Amino acid sequence: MTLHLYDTATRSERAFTPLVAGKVGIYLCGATVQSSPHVGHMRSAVALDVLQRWLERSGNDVTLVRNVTDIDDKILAKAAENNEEWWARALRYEREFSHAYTALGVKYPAAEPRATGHIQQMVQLIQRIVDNGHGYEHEGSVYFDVRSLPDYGSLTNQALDDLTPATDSPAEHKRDPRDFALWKARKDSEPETASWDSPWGPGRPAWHIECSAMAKRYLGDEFDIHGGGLDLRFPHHENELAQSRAAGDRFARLWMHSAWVTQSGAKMSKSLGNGLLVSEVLDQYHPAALRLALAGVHYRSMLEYADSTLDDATATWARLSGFVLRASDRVGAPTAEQVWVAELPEAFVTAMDDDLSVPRAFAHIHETVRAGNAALTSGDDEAARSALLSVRAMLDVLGLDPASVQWRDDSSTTGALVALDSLVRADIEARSDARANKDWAAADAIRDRLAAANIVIEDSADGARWSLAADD
RNA sequence: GGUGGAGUGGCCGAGAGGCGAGGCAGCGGCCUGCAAAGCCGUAUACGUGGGUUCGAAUCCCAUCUCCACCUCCA
Repeated sequence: MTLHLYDTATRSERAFTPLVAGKVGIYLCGATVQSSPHVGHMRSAVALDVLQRWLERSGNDVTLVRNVTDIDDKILAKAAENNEEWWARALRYEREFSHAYTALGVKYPAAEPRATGHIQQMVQLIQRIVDNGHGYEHEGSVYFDVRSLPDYGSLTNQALDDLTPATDSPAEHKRDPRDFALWKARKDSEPETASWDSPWGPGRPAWHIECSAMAKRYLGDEFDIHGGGLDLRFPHHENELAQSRAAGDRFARLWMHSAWVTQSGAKMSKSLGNGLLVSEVLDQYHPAALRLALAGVHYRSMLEYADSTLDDATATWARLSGFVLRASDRVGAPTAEQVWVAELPEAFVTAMDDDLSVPRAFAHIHETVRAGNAALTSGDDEAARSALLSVRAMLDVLGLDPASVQWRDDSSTTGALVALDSLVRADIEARSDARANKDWAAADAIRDRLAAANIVIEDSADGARWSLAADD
């Protein structure tokens, strides 16, 4: 079976074939950098990151472009509210998003274009739309003429007349109330730094146009996949598609949308103010646990975020990384190269090829971990080695290989940990002697004392090992 | 009103006509001096009412509830 992906435009799963064999161009709508990233924001990034890793693992060269929208109504409004420069605010939150992506092991995109760096491309695109008869100017602003494009609404199956007309903006100068802005004439209330020259006078780009312009610049007139959160389907993606088609571009061949993170069934949202900040979550939990929680649910299913969600993910992470650690100690750690070329179990491949069915893929990972643990117990090193390689290869596809550079615990090589290790080892030896003498009281006293210092002792046939207790 | 989704065991979550995915929690056991970790076993689950079928969580009809988008949102 080859990779099949669900396409929002056709509302069905389709076999995925890149425009150019072996090369995949992906555009992902990134952040509008107006405030701090919350858990929900990370979901589409992690979902597309898994897609990228799976495509690469399947032999493709992936070019993923994830934009930063650093100029829009909200950024200007919030900056004004807080008496700060809009561009300073935008950069501050752009950095927070970058940190969050990095913390979760999301690969760097090939390009991360900012809207403000592409005003020229947007102006050119708007000009083409106007020239083609799909846009019109009114007092320095330019609007998109939705009636002029027969298949407007095709992405989300909307009939123009059924849409509730927007009530938030004056419609008298629009040909149709659903017409949307391409270019906004400068307002005196807005800072001069948020204004650029254009054929229609000074102003700034409206929302939607930046993605059309930047996708074209980096990925061409036609590209493979466009992704984003579910809420972007309409109007954002519908309008992007309309703009690009109106300008004569073919645009995206397949549309992927990731679902919400919800709390008590309701969408996590900036405007609702119920967003769990990434920084808050990472204060309490290992970033791999957060990634695991986000990636572990199918990307098109709602992910209900409850108190137990991260606790569960933490336990799962401990189980996975614990196995990798124990197995590596016993049979040696495969190299990154060996992990990369290892053959993946068929059940795993089938699941991933079926619209990235990560939950099914995970079921197979757990089964392999169980087999690996059993092999460690029974002393079957060959089976343990095979399970270790397989588990790491599968987890690597999900960006969750515990022994990868991203997640490997290198702290044991720091001075403090080396010092601690020698102290704990002395205790472990003392306890071992006590146990040999059946002096259980002394042995337990040592273990209890270490436990009080958050150090966990685990006995095994190979001797005792210690670790710091997991954060929770 | 239009459009797109969802209702699965204590919880999280797959599946989509016939061997009860997987995880967490629980219970029983193995291992252990005791633990921890690990392993084995363990559940009259599929919103409701009808229907089709030898057989339905999966198909059909009806119905209830919830969510999202149509205003900014990943």
